[in-house]
This record gives sequence, structure tokens and C-alpha cells, in this order.
Amino acid sequence: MASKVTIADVARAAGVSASTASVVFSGKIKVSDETAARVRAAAADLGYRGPDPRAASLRTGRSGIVGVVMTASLRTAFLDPIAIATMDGIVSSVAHLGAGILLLRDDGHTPAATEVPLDAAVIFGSHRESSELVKSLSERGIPVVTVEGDPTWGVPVISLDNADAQAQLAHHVAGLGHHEVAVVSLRWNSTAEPGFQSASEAPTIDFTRERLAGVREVFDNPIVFSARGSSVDFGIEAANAILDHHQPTAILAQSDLLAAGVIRAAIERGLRVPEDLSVTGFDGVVVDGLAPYQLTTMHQPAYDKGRAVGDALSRLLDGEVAPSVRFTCTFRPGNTTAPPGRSPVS
Amino acid sequence: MASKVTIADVARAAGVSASTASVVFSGKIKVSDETAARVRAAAADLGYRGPDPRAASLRTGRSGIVGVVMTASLRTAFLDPIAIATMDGIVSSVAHLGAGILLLRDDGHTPAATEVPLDAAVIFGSHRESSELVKSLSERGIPVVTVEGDPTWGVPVISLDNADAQAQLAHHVAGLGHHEVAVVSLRWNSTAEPGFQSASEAPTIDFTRERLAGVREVFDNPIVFSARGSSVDFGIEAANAILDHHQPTAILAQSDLLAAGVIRAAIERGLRVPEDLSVTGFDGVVVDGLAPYQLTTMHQPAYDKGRAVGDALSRLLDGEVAPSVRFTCTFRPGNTTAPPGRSPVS
DNA sequence: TTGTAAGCGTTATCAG
DNA sequence: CTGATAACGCTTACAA
Repeated sequence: MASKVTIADVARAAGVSASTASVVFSGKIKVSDETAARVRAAAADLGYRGPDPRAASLRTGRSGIVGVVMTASLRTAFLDPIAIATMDGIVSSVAHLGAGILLLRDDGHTPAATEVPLDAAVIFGSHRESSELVKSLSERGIPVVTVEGDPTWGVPVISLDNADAQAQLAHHVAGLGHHEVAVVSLRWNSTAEPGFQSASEAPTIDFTRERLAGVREVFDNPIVFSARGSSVDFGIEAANAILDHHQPTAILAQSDLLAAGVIRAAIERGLRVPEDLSVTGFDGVVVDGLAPYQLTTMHQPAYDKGRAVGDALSRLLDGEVAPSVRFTCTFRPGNTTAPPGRSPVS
Repeated sequence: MASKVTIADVARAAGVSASTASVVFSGKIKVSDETAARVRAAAADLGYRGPDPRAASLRTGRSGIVGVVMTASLRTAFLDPIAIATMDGIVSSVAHLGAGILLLRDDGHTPAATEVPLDAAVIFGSHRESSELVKSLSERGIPVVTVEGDPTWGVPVISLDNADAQAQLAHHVAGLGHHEVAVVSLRWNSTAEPGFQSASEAPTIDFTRERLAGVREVFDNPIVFSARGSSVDFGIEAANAILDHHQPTAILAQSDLLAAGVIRAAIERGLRVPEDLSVTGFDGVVVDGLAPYQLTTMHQPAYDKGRAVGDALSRLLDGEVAPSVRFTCTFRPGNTTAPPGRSPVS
């Protein structure tokens, strides 16, 4: 059996005090080489593997763990390249900070974020319902940052100029001469089924709503179909539903994955892209297997968003205030949009 | 400011002892409704949000955290649908166990797995270099399970019959009459560049080696090109390299994603699949956008592998022994293999 | 059903 | 540079 040896045992064996031994391991204070060596020898001898993180964290108040709370199932979340890139940014900035990432889900199953020794938390892919969680975390004194969350929660929000970015795309399409457009949106709220959405109802998921608003700045009353999430297959499903009933000359998808699905569906129906149907995406990710098409899309700095989360966290952890950050997307023209009007394929 | 209130404060305010208050929160022992109510009221009053997880974990020896150590960067790891499905299985089985997943990377940056309060650890996507980590974790008394790891580490291994499965595919192809075959392998070791590999050198990544061995059971000296990882684009790259210099009638890819890339590259070169080139995959995942092709492949139960990890962990945590589990892949015929010999496209 | 007592293994502080 | 002392906040036998 291992792990019954404590730092006190080591200290005793080395003939020093526990505090000295502790310092040898943490390296926070100078210790003479000789005693340090003696302590290390004793540790090796007894099979002591370093301070117990549980005890250390009780004493220091730091666990080295940052919770990332996701609203979607992990499987869904990890399907989305943007989520992954953002996570990647978070991970690397947080690693720099000496911490690791604990995956949490805001549901009944996973251990509550409040039952786990967190130094800080990130609420990721937020929905309205997260507000309670934010509150209880804050009350515990745990710094919270949110990605695309609600500004009214009173914690820093790392977000995108969703509406403006989507409006740029809409302007681009309008400038090409399109009038009949449809939107394939991301999830409408945390539970909704996919389907057509009337103009009157607003999505509760923030970025879905904002991007839609961007389209509406330009087009009065677009057809809107909300997909189940961001994937090629959901895009195919949405496009088929739309094209079964309508004849838009352009479809604006709220993600590149959805756009790729729209293109695939269009092609299978004998429509040419962009001659018969223009398609735009959102995200600016590389979609595996979409060539020779190059999506007309907005590129979002997902990785940088993740880094920004880490920066905010580190400020908060230092007791400073951290500002919200709103990133700007950049327009990336491709070959999937063109003026409308060429007649349907013969 | 919050979080300065301890359970002792609450107890005092409620006029009970700390232990009673503790029990009210843990619910492990009966407490009269009346006192429980008084304690809760006091807690609400003082803004006490429940026991501090750090202190609780020092006392109980449990943190509710399972570390998952990945060898690749998250970005890379999460590109692979198999990795995601396995993670998903781990997450759900571990959640059942009341624990969360801490993402760790076996490099210099992320906090060492030994500096964080883990109840157990999973070594995921193992390579030879992980053996030290396994050792130091075990010495701390932290149960370890590995996915596709090395049996000699002395911890349970959840794995696949890689060699047999790949051999089945090779037999299938041989049975069709192919003689000239090439292999597109997964990463050769943790650092290698993509490229042709001679027969003499063995990969240090276990499943790459095992699957290759499966091919070699059937074909003496296949051409081998090791890709940079598992993706459609890497498959395209590999196939182009192979087809530039060789004329195999079949290519066995070590993953479905790679196989999809091979198919795409072949088509772009004017080869018909399977008439001019047979292609097999490995994994049995749905590759977005591969239709109308249906890969001939081996299906691996990735999610179940993840569940098995959780099962093993929970046994280990209960002080029992956990057996290694080797899952069996199942052959899934598709339309990407056929007898060779039709002449090249005219 | 409730209270008492005794740590869990570290580390910060401060004096020597 | 080293050592004594005192928490960190909670849980759990055991006793009342």
C-alpha cells in the first residue's frame, strides 16, 4: 500500500521539521542544499510522492481547477469545431495559469459545480437558465466568466458581434440582388425541436437570436428554420425542409457546418451552387470535405475567445476586475454566393 | 464578501453543534425536521452555500474528480469521432459515479496529474511514454485505467482486438483477389512526420502497430504511409502520396476518416471506387458527407469502451480488482471494395 | 437525536 | 535558513 506517508513522516526521517520539508517541495523559500537533499532522500526512501493535493488545497485555498460548464451534452458540444477551438483556447490559457479544466454539465447528473473544488468557472454556451448557477458560484466567491452569456448576470462576457457579423453577410447577399432568402438557424432554445419559426417568436439562445436579428436588419421577413444543432446532417435536414416548401435564391446558415449541409442538399436536388442557390455560413472553420466549395462566411476568432476567457479568469483570480470582451468577425468571401436569376437547372 | 462563513458559524447561529449542521447538509444521518429547518434557516440567513469542497475532500479523501489524461492536444483529440464517443462513454459512466472529468495533458504545461486532487485517472490514447505517469499515480494510490494502453503497466486496459479486426479486413480484401495493397496508418509515434514507412520500423503507438500487424498477417509487404492523424484531409494527403508512386488495387486505411480522404483523392484522380481502387476503413463511424459510399469497415464500440472505463474505475474505487476488457470489432461490409482488375478508367 | 473530540495533511507566519 | 504553532473547514466515531 502506498500513500500513507505524510510530509511529517518524511520530515521526521530527515530530521527536520514539517515546515522545512514542506518548503523543500514547494520551493517557495530557500533551503540549504544539504537539508533539501536529505529531505528528498527521505522522501524517496519512504515512497513519499509529494504533498497531497487535497490538503494543500484546503490550506492554500487553490485547487488548480477551473470548471467549464457546458449546456449541451458533451457529445453535442464536441461535435462543434467552434466549441472545440474555444475550449482549446481556454485550456491553453488556463494551463498557463497552472490549472486544469473540469468538464461540468449544468444538469442533474454531473456533480454540481458547487460540490467540487473550483478556483474559477466558465459558463460556456450559455442559456438563460444558467443564471442561478452563476449566482451561486459568485456567492461562493468563485470567479465566473461566460462565453456568449447574458450581460445582466454581472460577470464578464466574452462574445462576438453576432448581429453585425450576420448583417454583413446579409448585406452581401442583398447586394448581389437576392430578395427571397431563408435562414437556417442554430438551436432555438435548450429544448426545442427543429422546425420553421414564425417571425414573432424570439429564440432564448443569445447568439441564435442575435444572428437572426442581423439578418432581419436587411431582410424583412426571411423564412427561418431552426436546426437541432450545428452539423452537416442537421443542415441537410433543414435545407430539405425549406426547399420542399419554398424557393429562396439564397440561404443564410448560422454555422459553416449547417451551410455545408445546405450545399449538399441543394446539389442532391439538382441545384447548382451558387448559380441556383447562394449559401453563406458563419464561423470560418474548415469543413472537412467541402472542396471545391469555399464558403462565403464570417470568420470568428474562436481560439482567441478561449484565450480571452483565460485572461479574464486570471484577472479575476488576482482580485482585479475583468472587462467583457466582444470580438469582431471578419468577412471571408468564397465561391458559394453569386447574383440570383439564372434559371433552374434544365 | 461571501464565503467567509463556515459550517461552525451556521451551527452557532442555529444553536446546534457543528457536527449536527454537517449532517444536515450531507443527509447521512437522521436529524429531526425541526433542527434541520433551523440549520437551513441559519444557513440561508448567513449566506452559507454548503460545505467547502476542499475541506470535505481532505476529510473524506474523495474529490469527485476523475482525471482524463490525453496525449494529443485537445484540438487534435477532439477531431476524432472515436475519441469523442469514448469520452462520452467515460463521462456518462463517471457521472453516474458522481464524479466529473478533469482534462489533463501529459506534457509540461498542464498541471501535473499528481498535483491535482484526483480520485482516479484514465490514460487515454496512450503511448509508451505514459508509463511513468501511470507509475507515479499508482504509487499515490490513485486507481488508473487505460484506454488502448500497455498491458505491462499493470493497470486495467480497455482495448480492441485491433490486429484481428484489421486482419479480417485484409482477408476480405485478399479474398476479393487483391495483391497490391497499401496501408494508410494513423500516427506512427507521438512526434513523427507523415510519410512512407519501411517494413523494419515499428510504430510506438500501440493501436497503429497492432492494426498494421493485422494487415501483415495477410499481406507480406504492403506499402505503408503514416498519416498525421485521423482526418479526411490527412487521408487525401496520404492517398495522393501513395498514388503518385504506386498502383495498389486496394488501400486499407486505419480509420474511416482517412478512408474517406482516400476515396476523395481517388475520385479526383479519375479512379473509380471500388472498380479501380478498393478502400477499407476502420471505426465504423458515420462520416459526414461520404454518401453514396458506404465504407467497408470494422465497427468498434467506442462508447462502450468509455462505459467500460467507468465500470473499471468504479470497481477499483471500491477496492476490488478490475479486469482488462478487450472489445471485439464487427465487420461491416459496404460498397467500397470489389474484385480488382477492371482496367483503369478510359 | 445531538454533542464532543479528534484529526484529515498541509502551509503561512513569525520568531529564533 | 529552520522550527514551532496555528489554523484551513469539515466529517465521523463515539459518547451522552
